[in-house]
Amino acid sequence: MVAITLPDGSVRSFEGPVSGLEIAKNISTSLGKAALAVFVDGDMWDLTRVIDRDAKVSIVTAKDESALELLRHDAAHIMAQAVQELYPGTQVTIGPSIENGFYYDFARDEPFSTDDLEKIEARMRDIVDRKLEIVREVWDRTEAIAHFEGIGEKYKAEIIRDLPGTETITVYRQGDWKDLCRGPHLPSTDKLGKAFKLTKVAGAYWRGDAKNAVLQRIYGTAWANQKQLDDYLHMLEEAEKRDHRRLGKEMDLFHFQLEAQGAVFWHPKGWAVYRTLRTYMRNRLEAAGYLEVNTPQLVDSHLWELSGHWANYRDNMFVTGSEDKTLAVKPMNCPCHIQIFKQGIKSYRDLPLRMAEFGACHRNEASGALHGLMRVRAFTQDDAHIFCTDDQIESETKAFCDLLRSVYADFGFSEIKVKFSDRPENRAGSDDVWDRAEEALKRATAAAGIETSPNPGEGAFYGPKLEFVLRDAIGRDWQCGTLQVDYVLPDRLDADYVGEDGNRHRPVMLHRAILGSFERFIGILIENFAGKFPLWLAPTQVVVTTITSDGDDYAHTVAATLRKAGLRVEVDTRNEKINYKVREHSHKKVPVIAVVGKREAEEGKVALRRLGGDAQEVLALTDAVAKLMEEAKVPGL
RNA sequence: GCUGCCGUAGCUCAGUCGGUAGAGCACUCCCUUGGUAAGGGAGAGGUCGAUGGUUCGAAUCCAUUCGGCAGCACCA
Repeated sequence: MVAITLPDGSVRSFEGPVSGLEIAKNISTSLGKAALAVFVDGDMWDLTRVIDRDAKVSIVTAKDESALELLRHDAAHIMAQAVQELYPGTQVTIGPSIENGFYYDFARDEPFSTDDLEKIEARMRDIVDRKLEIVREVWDRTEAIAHFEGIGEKYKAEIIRDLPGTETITVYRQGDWKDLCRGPHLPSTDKLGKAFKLTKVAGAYWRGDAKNAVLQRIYGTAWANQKQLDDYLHMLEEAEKRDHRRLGKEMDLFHFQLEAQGAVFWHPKGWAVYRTLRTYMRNRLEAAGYLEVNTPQLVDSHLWELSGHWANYRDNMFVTGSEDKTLAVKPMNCPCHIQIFKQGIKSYRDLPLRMAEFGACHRNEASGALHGLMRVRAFTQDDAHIFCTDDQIESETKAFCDLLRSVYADFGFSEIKVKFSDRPENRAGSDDVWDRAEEALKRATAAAGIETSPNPGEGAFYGPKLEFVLRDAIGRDWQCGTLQVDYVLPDRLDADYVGEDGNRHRPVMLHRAILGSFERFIGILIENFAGKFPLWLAPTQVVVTTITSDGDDYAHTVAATLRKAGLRVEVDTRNEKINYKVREHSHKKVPVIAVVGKREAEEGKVALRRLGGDAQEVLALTDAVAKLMEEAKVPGL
């Protein structure tokens, strides 16, 4: 007897071992048809796999979120079969489901072309139409190795060899095509449907290690139905339209050129956004009790040796020299901040000491890593280091998290996730110190009421960190803020303060940033707003434009008045029709167009037109100034 | 850095089989003074990423190199 407990709590008994499919059919004929897989005590199983013990069971259908994962994994297998049918001699390696889709890595000397993708996709549809049954088989380990070696699948054989001896070796067969796989899978290839598309081909290292052979990875996306696929492809188009590199060019914000790879040439408009953001941050930090400092760009390698950067990151630092000294352009601000902390004698009364710097840093990123404003070699962090006692970690963490949330809210970011990154393989400091730091950070997050997800091994070399991830307007996640607990650098660089007891103590150092870097954050803002910045951030806030040249003088008066009120204003008195000028400034994403014609000039008014709308609001100039000034106020001022 | 793809006017792109380069937008000038998303005309603008090779002749074919893009690796 096997007792099966269903999600609603009801129990069904079966004479003997029973498959998920049989259970589904037993519940209803329609469920039997819709069933794709089955959860057995929390693990997803193939529908036909026999359950020979009492278990909690739920049937997976296309409606379930987990069905997508299954579907995508099947898509990967079907793609692999298609590839091997079309290109004999190609070896398969691994092919998992991923967010929004799947990929499979192949070993083949000749690269796949975009034309190949179309052929492969067509063959996949063919395999779907064949309605091949997908069968799970348990194989003997040595036989499996012999089989895959026999057919020239070296990578598969290697995977089996590296599996722990206790692991059950399962092979999935669809038609006469077989693949080593943990499963589970759909019952047959037609269950995949046709809502999939191969998207790109790229190189990828075997087992993700740059020392290994480069395989060819084919990416695809797969969904439960055509509508979902169309929506997803539409989202990709939307993201492309918002690409900050494209908008940066269109809006004349910045450019890059080869003489300064990975460094931004900020144009007047882009720099206006940058300066506004910096003013905003400066105000928020000052209000939160931070003291702003500024430290050198070029620092003797001696200091980097002491700090541990030389040992851990020398390859990514720009190094130069003068006379007999080796100097490095700073990749971080922390060692310099410790030097300021060490000037004079600090008392426990000085703590917590919150030292902020909009620190310009350089890191020699690999050329392939550079990506517009998002990944650059020269950038400026909204960096600060909080020197404090162990006891103060909790309250400082809480205060920081509150500040961070409030800052993000000012840009409209409300959905924030936090990752907890613990000790990495390459690190400074003893395990005892790391235990202490991780414990302290855990306690502080708990005290601040923050939920975190683990991010093992991703901490900084000197301490564990929280990573704050925000979600943008089209659902993409960006990691921006960070908070790191560091017992290592104060020790290595010999920082201390005099405690209540009159003895010297080491302070703890909290490294923290909210925006991360101004460059990257502006890139995120551009994409989030699709270039349509809120008024306070917009590079040009108002364009005053005329209908005929009669209004030119008045237009300049209006502009001067608005400028006096602190607004960023342009005047357009070109000999063009108003339609033309409205269209052009709308394309440039200027939030407010102030139109002045004969009527406005005579009455001392302006007609305001907002980006995205076609309504006009005719106001007395003084009212318009007051209104726009209020709307353009930098938050937190 | 690795793999693949791509480099033609300021921008977006066309250019067949190898025969010496084209469009739209932007720009300049002229006409037009027009009330809320493109008024008309004319003109200027290019060592076809760079170097080398094949050829009577190269934007086009080959090699090298630089850069861009996508993914991988990296991201203190």
